[in-house]
Amino acid sequence: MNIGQAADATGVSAKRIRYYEQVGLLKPAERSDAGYRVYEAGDLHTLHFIQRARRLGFSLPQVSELLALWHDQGRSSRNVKAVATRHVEELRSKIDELQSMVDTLTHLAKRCDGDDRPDCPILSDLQRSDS
Amino acid sequence: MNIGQAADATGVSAKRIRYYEQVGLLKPAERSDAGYRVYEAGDLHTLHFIQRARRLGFSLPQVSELLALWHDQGRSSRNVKAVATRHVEELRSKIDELQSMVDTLTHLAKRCDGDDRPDCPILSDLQRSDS
DNA sequence: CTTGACCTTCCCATAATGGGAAGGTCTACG
DNA sequence: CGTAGACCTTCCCATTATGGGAAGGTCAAG
Repeated sequence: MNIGQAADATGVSAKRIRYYEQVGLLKPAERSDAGYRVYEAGDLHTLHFIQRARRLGFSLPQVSELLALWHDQGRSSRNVKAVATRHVEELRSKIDELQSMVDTLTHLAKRCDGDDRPDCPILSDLQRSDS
Repeated sequence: MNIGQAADATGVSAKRIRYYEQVGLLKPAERSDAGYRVYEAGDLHTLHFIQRARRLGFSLPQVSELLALWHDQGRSSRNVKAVATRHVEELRSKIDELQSMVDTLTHLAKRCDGDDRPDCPILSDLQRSDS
């Protein structure tokens, strides 16, 4: 199976597959005589795993950790949970940050008439000299 | 006032000030005989504006729009509000995305014992063949 | 005049892709 | 057999907004 077929089968673009190999997330693929990368069922399994982890927002280094744990039969679920928990905390903190932006902006937008006149509390707030 | 003082006064690093000038967010600063950038009170005002807009999550192109509106005495608050509203929608959509990651992960983590045994629903989910 | 704290420009790195060029390969069809 | 078109390869560039750091000029104080 060539890279294009692996891409179609997993939803991971050929570009990404090559990149993952380059940064060490995937072991170098076998090559055909012509130098084409060749993939097996096991490789697709790994690509699916990476794809799902990425969809859950894990960074590539985190995905790398998860892959290592996945392959380690002697792992402790404690370690897996730790990676996930740390990530959830990062996500929550990012959400809080974005939410506070939303709160501020909706507050300001509510006070903005949004008509032809130039007066607007959004701009007034942005030009505030304090803070 | 030199760039370092402007940076101290506004909380915008000298690096960032130069970058903002480079990408056209700030008009090129006046220069001293020695080629040093020289800033006035009005420039600090603009830097403060940019700083606050960035803290609210606006991208540099969006900040650029806001600056243009700010400088435009004949603006309609409608246009300002539109920029803010569009941004809020982007933020909300990002929040939803992150929140659904959090939901999935907390659901999985709750079921993970987090002890010395290797079994873990987090990994089981990631290796799922479907989806 | 020297030292240290400034300033300048220029280049590199970040994260995780996508785009695209130049060139080799494979397959199917006439 | 030859060729077109769909693959594949590697390599380089671009994205976003910022920081780090080098090499070299400037300024103020002692």
